[in-house]
Amino acid sequence: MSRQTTRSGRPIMRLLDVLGRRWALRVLWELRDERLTFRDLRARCDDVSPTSLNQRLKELRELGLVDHDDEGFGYTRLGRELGEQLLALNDWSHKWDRALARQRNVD
Amino acid sequence: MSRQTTRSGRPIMRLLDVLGRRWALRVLWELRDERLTFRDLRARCDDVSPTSLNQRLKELRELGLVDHDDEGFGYTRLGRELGEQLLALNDWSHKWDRALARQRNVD
DNA sequence: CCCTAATGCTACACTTTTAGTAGCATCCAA
DNA sequence: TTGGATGCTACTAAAAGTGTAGCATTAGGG
Repeated sequence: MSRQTTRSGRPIMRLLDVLGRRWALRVLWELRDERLTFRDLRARCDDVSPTSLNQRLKELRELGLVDHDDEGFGYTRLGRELGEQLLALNDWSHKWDRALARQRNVD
Repeated sequence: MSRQTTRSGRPIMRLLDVLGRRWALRVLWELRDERLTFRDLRARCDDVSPTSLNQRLKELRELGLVDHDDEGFGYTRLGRELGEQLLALNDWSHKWDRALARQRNVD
């Protein structure tokens, strides 16, 4: 059990814990449009090591966010809702990026 | 430079990269209500090691999400916007938790 | 001044996690 | 029955994170 693994039952903690592992957010992000095979998903994630990818997928499946069928890996119904929050994050990230650039110009 | 560090300039990638590091999301979460000293923040994060906390804070400051003044660490204006997305995530996490529990009862 | 307490943070030895590469086992169509 | 694609494991090395101690600075009282 990892150091960070929360003892608290609070859902947000469980969520932050798992999403805070390497490649977890990225994996969810890459699944936003379509289901992907293990190998395709790996390619989209800058060729993350299969060890890590497999580990993350296992965790995300245990959390009921991702599942696997003959089309490959993809969102569950719940996972899709989370994916939509990531889309919102994407929108915001552009604003953030511009603000950051502006800020650097001032310095 | 970490393995995951994205070469792409896409803001969402930079964001997912940093937020996907250990304790990053949790730190942002714990700052949602008030500014906290290094030590208080550490205590709220299950006594994360100061090494890690300092590293995360450094990264979050470089991204313009967190800053530090005589009241301690807290959100920047941009950071607050991100914090609000985490609040939305918190709301969702309860629904997710219930759905997961229901699902386990069926199994 | 000196003492105390709180602050942010570093040092360092240790453990856990992740990376990188190779390749296995299974399935399915040709 | 073989060729290609699949999910995934094994293994070693590297990187990140942990845990504990404690340093340097600052602010306030006595």
